[in-house]
Amino acid sequence: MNDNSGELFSYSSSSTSSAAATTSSSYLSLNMVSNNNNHANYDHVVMDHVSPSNDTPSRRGGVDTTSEKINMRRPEKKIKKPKHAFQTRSQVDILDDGYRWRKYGQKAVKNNKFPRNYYRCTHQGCNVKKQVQRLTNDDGVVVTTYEGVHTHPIEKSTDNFENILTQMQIYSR
DNA sequence: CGACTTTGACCCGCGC
DNA sequence: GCGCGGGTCAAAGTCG
Repeated sequence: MNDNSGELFSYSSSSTSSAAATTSSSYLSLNMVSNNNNHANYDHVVMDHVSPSNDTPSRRGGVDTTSEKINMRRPEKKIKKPKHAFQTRSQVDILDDGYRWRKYGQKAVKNNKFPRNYYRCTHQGCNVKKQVQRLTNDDGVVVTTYEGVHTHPIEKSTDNFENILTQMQIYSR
């Protein structure tokens, strides 16, 4: 199974790999097509596999107000989940990738004027997380970081981002 | 009524 | 050892 420890997939910006090139191309096309209602002005997409240092400290920032102890913050081993950052040029922060996300937090980043939004997949058993952040330099660029892999079919019939994600998963195997 | 967003508080890791 | 920054949770509120 996902035995990809570290890099999930290598994305060559040199466009040497036909697979990578195809993927990015499809992504652009799909986005434009699927977002025909909202501005959808995606201009550029940059895929970047984020550092192997993804660790998931497993520290539940749980607000155990009343609990005096409860130090059982997931003694499990560091489950290194694959983290992928997508840089998309769009006017909207929320990209419709077909999955249903629930916002669970918002934090202001020091180096950015715009706050960072944290989303989590609402599907049961699917702990895929994603964080969206807008660049302070270019307010038209949105960086979406995905953490984890969806293990369930998509809800919406949109074949946009989901396609790419699926392909990525396939390539990573 | 259900699902989702908002917002403040809490916790942890790391740097100094 | 302390402080900062980042990440998460939970209660209340909002919307369809």
